[in-house]
Amino acid sequence: MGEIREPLRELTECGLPMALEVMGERWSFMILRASFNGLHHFEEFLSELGIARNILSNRLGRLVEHGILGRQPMAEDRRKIEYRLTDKGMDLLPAMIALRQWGQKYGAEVVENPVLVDERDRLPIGPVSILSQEGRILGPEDLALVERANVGKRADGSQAEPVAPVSRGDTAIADGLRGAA
Amino acid sequence: MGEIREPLRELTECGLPMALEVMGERWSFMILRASFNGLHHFEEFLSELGIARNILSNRLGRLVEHGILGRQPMAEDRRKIEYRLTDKGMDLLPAMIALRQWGQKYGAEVVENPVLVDERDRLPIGPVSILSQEGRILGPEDLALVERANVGKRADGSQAEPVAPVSRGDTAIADGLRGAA
DNA sequence: GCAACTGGTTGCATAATGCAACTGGCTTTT
DNA sequence: AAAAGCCAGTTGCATTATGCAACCAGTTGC
Repeated sequence: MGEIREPLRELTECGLPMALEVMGERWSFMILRASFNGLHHFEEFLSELGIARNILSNRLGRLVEHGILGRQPMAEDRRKIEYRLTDKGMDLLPAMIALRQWGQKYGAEVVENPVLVDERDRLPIGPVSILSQEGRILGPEDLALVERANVGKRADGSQAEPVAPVSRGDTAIADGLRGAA
Repeated sequence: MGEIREPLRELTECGLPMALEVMGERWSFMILRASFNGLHHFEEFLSELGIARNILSNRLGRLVEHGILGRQPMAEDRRKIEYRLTDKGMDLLPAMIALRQWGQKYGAEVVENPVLVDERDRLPIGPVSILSQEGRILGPEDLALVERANVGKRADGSQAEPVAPVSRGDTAIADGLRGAA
């Protein structure tokens, strides 16, 4: 089982290649989803996903290796092994859900059941979004690529300073009414 | 070039399998990133990514086929063909950036250059986030999976009604001070 | 016309994936 | 304590994807 494959141009100065090293493989995201959906055992993944036995074994091994899944034999039945998402694995949720939503948007008649909802009001979640540091929702036109040295330098020459970025748990939205009409 | 491969369990009632059908292949995301970064031509992708010629040809073909890239010969030099992200392709940005950020977070010494910034203040963007319909930033604990029929039914029995969801361009953040101390 | 450029394709080697059958540790049944 | 069954994983073999190098066709510049 050689590791000879070229490591996807790691030099390319961004985290994508590293992320794809693990998650770019067929089934990785499906296993992640299944895991998030509450599956924890080999045979569960096997029958739920319809993946080949040896591949599942291999993928689970790699996911564990990369710290995305934790693996431990269960106390009451030591034949059974429990795979569980680590924090590192949980951090893949935005990527997974973004992909999912994209597939849903363009994927003809996908009905989504069960539905992923906000625990608080049990309504479907909104779209996974790119945010500015202050939490504005950004679209493709709002993005730019600048040299590391020029970060914060505005067109008018003034220098923007970083603010305390938003983070999870923040009430994110709305200093004004939104969209709608 | 058979299409015999099992279509990744499409039945699984969510958009992921469909999304992975195209983007789950090696190089797809790297090509997307390159395309977003301003590359538009075969030879550019070739030398920038270090991908094999035939594979690049194949991947570009598939991405075009799936409407993620547009393809057209250029007017002034009809040897040259221009590949350009479609809106459908642009909609993959959150997924791509989320993956990238994840890779960055866990990928040792990745320095990211050039840096992806908010056009407005030219500061680095924040993390790609899962939002509720009203724009609250949600973490894994805030998520639940419920049967389609039970959407909106809260634990106390009351029924939540959908609100106008947030959308791009919205000022998203903050009705209270954030994190920090 | 001829060389060079651009975007392919083809042939062949290697790696990844899939299927089916088998192993090895553990648990339950008898 | 055998026997049978379950769970996770491995092995052998076929198919598919990927990579490398060489070749091809339409354009362009000279």
